[in-house]
Amino acid sequence: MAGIREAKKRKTRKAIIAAAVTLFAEKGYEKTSIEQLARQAGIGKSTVYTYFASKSEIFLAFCEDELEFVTKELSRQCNKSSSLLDQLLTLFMGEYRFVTKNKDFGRILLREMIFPRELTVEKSNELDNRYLELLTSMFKESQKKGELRCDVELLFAIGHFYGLYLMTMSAWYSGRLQTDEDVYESLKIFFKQALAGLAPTGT
Amino acid sequence: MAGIREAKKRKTRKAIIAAAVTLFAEKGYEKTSIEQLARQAGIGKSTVYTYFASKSEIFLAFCEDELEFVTKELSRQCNKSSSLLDQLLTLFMGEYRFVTKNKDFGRILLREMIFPRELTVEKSNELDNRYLELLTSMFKESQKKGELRCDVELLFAIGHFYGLYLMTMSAWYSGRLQTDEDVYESLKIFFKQALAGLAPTGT
DNA sequence: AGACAAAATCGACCGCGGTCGATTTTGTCT
DNA sequence: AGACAAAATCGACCGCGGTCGATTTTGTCT
Repeated sequence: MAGIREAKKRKTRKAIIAAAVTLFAEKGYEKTSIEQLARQAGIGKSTVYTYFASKSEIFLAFCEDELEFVTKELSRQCNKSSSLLDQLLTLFMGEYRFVTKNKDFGRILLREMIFPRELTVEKSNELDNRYLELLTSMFKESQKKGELRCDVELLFAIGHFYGLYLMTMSAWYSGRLQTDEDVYESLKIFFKQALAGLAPTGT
Repeated sequence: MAGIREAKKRKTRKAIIAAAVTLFAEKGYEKTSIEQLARQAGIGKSTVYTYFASKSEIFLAFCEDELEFVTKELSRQCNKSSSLLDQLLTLFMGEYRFVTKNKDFGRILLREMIFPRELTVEKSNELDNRYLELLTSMFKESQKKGELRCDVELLFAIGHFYGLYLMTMSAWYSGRLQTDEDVYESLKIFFKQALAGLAPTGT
């Protein structure tokens, strides 16, 4: 009869995440208590901790589903035939729109993903890696097309653009950028700089 | 007799920050309770909230002193005559060492500074601006020396490098970079890429 | 079927960040 | 000096994330 328990566990886990989807959307992450989450999932509060070590772990599990969907959607949107710059702009603008659809949600996600605690490092890296795959294939194509130097390590090229995206997100959260237009322009300037280089030409 | 109250307020405020300096260093931010902070400062717990709106505000006030010192120290270390690359490496390595001297401390600082909440946006921008001044003068010099394109907006040039620094910090917090050496090499690669550009030369 | 260990469940509880309202202190005005 | 409003202070309290230990459920082995 092995596997029965496993199945039930998976079901309860799903129930908690489903409760999270409902309640986080309804009242936000911070205002949803573990108690409410548990009640919605039909279990006791402390049972939740058999499945997740902390509230933020529930948050990341919740994000996993959402991110998976978004990533797929975005990779679909990125027209393989357009320029690297355009592809990157499409990708990161999509990411930005998703992340900031709800300001608080995005902040928590970014904080946990970019500066994870020991508790969440593992989960956060897992989510990162999905992203990396997508970008790696995009960048390899660009190298073939001659839009990107071939003598740069792919990881550092990807990291470069991702860093610029982070800077832009930070500027948005600090209020230095306000509209979607601002964000788009900022990304565009940064990405162009990255491609062209900041040193004077011929140096 | 005006000003008496003001003076006392300033004194109490100082006392709270002093308590923070002691206790945060002793047991870390998260493990220091407001109650302890208050007792150390010789006031009641709820009185703390006359001076600071939240625990993280105390944290940022605490950082202000520290950061001021570090920033000055760093600007002193950056030899004006060395190359932009070297200056940036010195500056950001110093920043990195300061921020990660205590891992938890650094994480909280970065989270609040890079993705601030409405509560802390103002303070966070204030601290940012100090930094910006320092970098602005450094970059202007570099433009004069012909190390940096003159047709880029200074803010975007600074943001560019800062973004790469952020990416590196994120990689450190994710465990992708481990030693000081790793961090140094990562920054160097990123900064060189930024200067040289990622597009093939002659495009 | 019954014994037994391992895992799951949950009520009671802890400590903390933060709030509220009653009380005290302070500066000003007559 | 005394009245008075504004600001400061603080004890009591709230709700939450998380823990602990006693109890129940589950799968396995004889």
